[in-house]
Amino acid sequence: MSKEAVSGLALCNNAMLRRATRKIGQHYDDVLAPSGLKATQQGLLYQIHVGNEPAMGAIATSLIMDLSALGHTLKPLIRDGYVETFADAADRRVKRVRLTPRGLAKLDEVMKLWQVAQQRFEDVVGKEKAARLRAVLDEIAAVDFNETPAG
Amino acid sequence: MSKEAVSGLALCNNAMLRRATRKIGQHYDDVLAPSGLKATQQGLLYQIHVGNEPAMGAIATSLIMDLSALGHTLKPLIRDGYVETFADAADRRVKRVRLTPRGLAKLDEVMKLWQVAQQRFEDVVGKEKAARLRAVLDEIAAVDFNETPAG
DNA sequence: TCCTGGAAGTGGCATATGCCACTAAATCAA
DNA sequence: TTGATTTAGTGGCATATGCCACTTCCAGGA
Repeated sequence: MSKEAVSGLALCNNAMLRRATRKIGQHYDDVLAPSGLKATQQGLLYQIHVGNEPAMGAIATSLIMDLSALGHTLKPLIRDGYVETFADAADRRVKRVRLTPRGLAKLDEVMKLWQVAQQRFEDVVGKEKAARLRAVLDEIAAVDFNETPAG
Repeated sequence: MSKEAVSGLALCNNAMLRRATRKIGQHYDDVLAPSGLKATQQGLLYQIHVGNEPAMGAIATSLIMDLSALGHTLKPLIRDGYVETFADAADRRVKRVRLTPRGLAKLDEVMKLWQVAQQRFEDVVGKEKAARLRAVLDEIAAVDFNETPAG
C-alpha cells in the first residue's frame, strides 16, 4: 500500500470517521467482552435506562439512528430478556421501551467495564483531547447538511 | 428523552463516534445515491485504485478492518463486476485485488459525487475544523490501546 | 361521521463488520 | 525432508444499519 493510498484516504471525512469508529469500537468491545454485550448494546441499554421509558422514535432520534435499525438492534436485547416494550397508554402507535430487572443488573455489570474502556481511552488519547473530540462530533451530529451554507 | 439522557450519551467516546458516523454516513450516502454505490463502497474502490493491486490483508490493515469483513464487503463489488481478484504470483496464499475497467469508470463517476458531498461537508463544518477532525481521528486510529499509558 | 394525510413501527432485503473454526500455503526448526 | 508454527483467506453465524413497502392509528377537515 503506497503512501499516496494512505494520504488519499485521509482526505475523506467519512472514511476517516468510519475507520476510527472501527478502531475504537474494537477497543470498547474488547473490554466489554466479558459481559457478553457489544459496546453498541451497552450504549443502547444505557440510553433506555436514562430515558424515561422512552418511545422508540425518541431513542432513534437521540442516537441519530434509523427507526427500523433500532428495532432490529433491540431484538437480541429483548430475546435475552434485558429489555421489554409496551404500548403507550395515550397513543397506541407509540411503543415504549424499558429495562427489565435483569437488564438493569446487566447494565450495572457492563457499565463497570465501560468505565475501564473509557478510562483507558482517555489515558491514551488524553482527557482534554477526548473531550474536544466529543464536542466536535456532537456539533457535527447536529448539522443540517441540506441547508445552504450561510448565504 | 430527558436532558440527562443526552449528556450521559455525550460522555462516551465510542457512542459519540458512532452517532456522528451514522449522521455523516447518511450525508455521503445521500449524495452518492445516484451512482448506486454506498460511501463505504466508494471508499473501498478508491482504496483499491490507489493501492498497487493491493493484497486483501494490506487493504484490511489500511482500513483497520477485519479481513473477513473486507471479504464480505468486497463480494457485492465483485458480483457487480467492479472488482476482480487474482492470486499473487510469489505467494499463493495472497489474493490481490484490482478494479475492472468497469470499476474504474464507476469510480470516476462516483468520485465526482464524492467531491460534492465532501465540499458540502466542509462548507458546513468548516475546512479547518474538518482537517483537525481528520487529524485527530487518524491519530486515534494509530493508538495501541493495549499498551500501558506512558509509564 | 367519513375521508385523507401524517406519524410510528414492523418486516423484508441488502450491505457493513466482527469473531471463530477451518483450509491451504509458506516458514522454520530438527 | 518432515513436522510444528505462522500467515492469508474463506465460510458460517450474529449483530449493526438503512431503505422501502405496508399496516395501524391519530388528527383534521368536509
